[in-house]
Amino acid sequence: MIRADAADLPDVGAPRTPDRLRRRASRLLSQLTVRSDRLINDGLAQADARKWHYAVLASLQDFGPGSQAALSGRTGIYRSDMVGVLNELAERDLVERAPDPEDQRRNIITISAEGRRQLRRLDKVLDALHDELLAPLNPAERDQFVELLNRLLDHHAGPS
Amino acid sequence: MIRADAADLPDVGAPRTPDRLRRRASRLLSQLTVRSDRLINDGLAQADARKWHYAVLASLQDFGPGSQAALSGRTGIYRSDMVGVLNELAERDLVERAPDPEDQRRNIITISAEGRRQLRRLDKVLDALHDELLAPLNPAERDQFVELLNRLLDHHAGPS
DNA sequence: CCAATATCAGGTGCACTGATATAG
DNA sequence: CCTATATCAGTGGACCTGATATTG
Repeated sequence: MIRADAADLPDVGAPRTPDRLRRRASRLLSQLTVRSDRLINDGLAQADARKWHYAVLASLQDFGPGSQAALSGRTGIYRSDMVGVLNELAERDLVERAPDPEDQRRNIITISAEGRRQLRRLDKVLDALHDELLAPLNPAERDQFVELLNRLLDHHAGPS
Repeated sequence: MIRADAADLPDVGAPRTPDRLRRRASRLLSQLTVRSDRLINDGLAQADARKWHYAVLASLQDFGPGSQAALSGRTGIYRSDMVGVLNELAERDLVERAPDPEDQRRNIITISAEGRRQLRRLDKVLDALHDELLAPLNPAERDQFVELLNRLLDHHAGPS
């Protein structure tokens, strides 16, 4: 036990509680997102879906058909990964992939009737999952949490 | 067909704005965490550190020495990954790894003087980075954001 | 015999990069 | 010629699952 000097005392400029790890928003975000992603992925798996499926279907329903590059921009899914997602969605007949007559490079992706049905199902599943995710917060707090997240995201969104 | 083909009309129970992707806390969390992690990782890399380094050093400073399993529990780093992190920290002489005389299975990890210096450096770096991360929020909002995250995390913490 | 520890080897999903062929 | 698009191949780090040897 040779370590009995001032070394064990708290730092001079230390935070009020000694618990650094509970005060760093970045760490809290990472840890919560791990739990959140697991919850959502497990829940969606029960409905034979992934969160990318929902993102694409929701984007098509809310903003209409679009090229794969457009969907990429809307959803945040990389162009390289979009191919696989659309393959999975097309396999299940949830979307249709047709060449754009005006630009032969593009595919126009359209949501199908079955896709709309699936989206409604997934919305219900996600409502329940988010109720679990946000269980400790009352409605006003949930709204504010979402609002804070949106403001932060807007600030950090962009070309990079 | 109970549900006639009002297929193109908005869903009955749809959210007020058509923008589903901006209303799902799980998606906002995922996306924000990607940006946050990148910001933090890049920033810490400038100081020859990773976020795991900070987690371990902070845990040692705030809660004292401990076995690798104990550190695992405190920081959320997996036991299997802890080995590599401690190797990196020991290489830099930021921690010391000594066998526990009372239990030969355990290593007791202790933060070194150099480790404490590095922790102070990293705390400054992280202060600046979080100022950037939380830029759109005023001090009260930042506190509340952290508080909401902590409550959510507490609710979802646990054995698995 | 069973449990905990440190360690190692590997799997999986995801963000991301780079290259290619094709079309504008 | 240069750009955009869809596609493919592959990297890197993070989370997670085992298996093993050692010790309690």
